[in-house]
Amino acid sequence: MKLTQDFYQRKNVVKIARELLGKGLFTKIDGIVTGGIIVETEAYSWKERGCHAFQGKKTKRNEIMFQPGGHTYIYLCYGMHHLFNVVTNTTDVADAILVRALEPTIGVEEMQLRRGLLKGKFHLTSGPGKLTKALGIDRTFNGKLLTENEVWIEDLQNKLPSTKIKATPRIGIDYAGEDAKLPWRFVIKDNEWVSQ
DNA sequence: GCAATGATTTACT
DNA sequence: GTAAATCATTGCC
Repeated sequence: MKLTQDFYQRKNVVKIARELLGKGLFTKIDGIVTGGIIVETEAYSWKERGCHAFQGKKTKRNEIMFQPGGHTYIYLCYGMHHLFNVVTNTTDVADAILVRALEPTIGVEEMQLRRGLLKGKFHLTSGPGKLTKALGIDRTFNGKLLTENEVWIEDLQNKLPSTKIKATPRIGIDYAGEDAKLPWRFVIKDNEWVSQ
């Protein structure tokens, strides 16, 4: 069952980030479906320094975050990695969720092909740059709707007890000062596919 | 441990 | 208009 825009358009981005754990993220490219279970997310809000749209600053790059929830926000980082975000909240409220890691379930062989030769078993989608490459996501997916058939998120009816969810500070945003300490990163406890 | 790599933004002329 | 600095990382040394 695919999640509708109502799910993304609620106001509490941190709550949505937590609820995305255990849901399924999939892409369909050239008729091939690839994807898996979300095991790691991070929440970003325009109210704090970790976000590209801090204090509502709108640029050509982040303007998609000002769209209503349910859109994707993809951008290139470090010159070589695409990062996949889900836009949440309503128009002109720039909140988003970064999906950092998946547990592969569908199209594993195709994903291995896209990633090239791998040394370890758990390297396929255990990181934000890795999962976009495995799913074939690039900049052309920026601004797509998650209610359509190229990229979407499904409720897999997995029951995930709150004891399995762990909140930690976010990764790689030391420049955000005090805001870097916010416990807005969510992972599934004891899951092997969570990033380092 | 650290180089690779490029779109984007900011700070200048 | 042009140039330099920045970056929500990865993989190979």
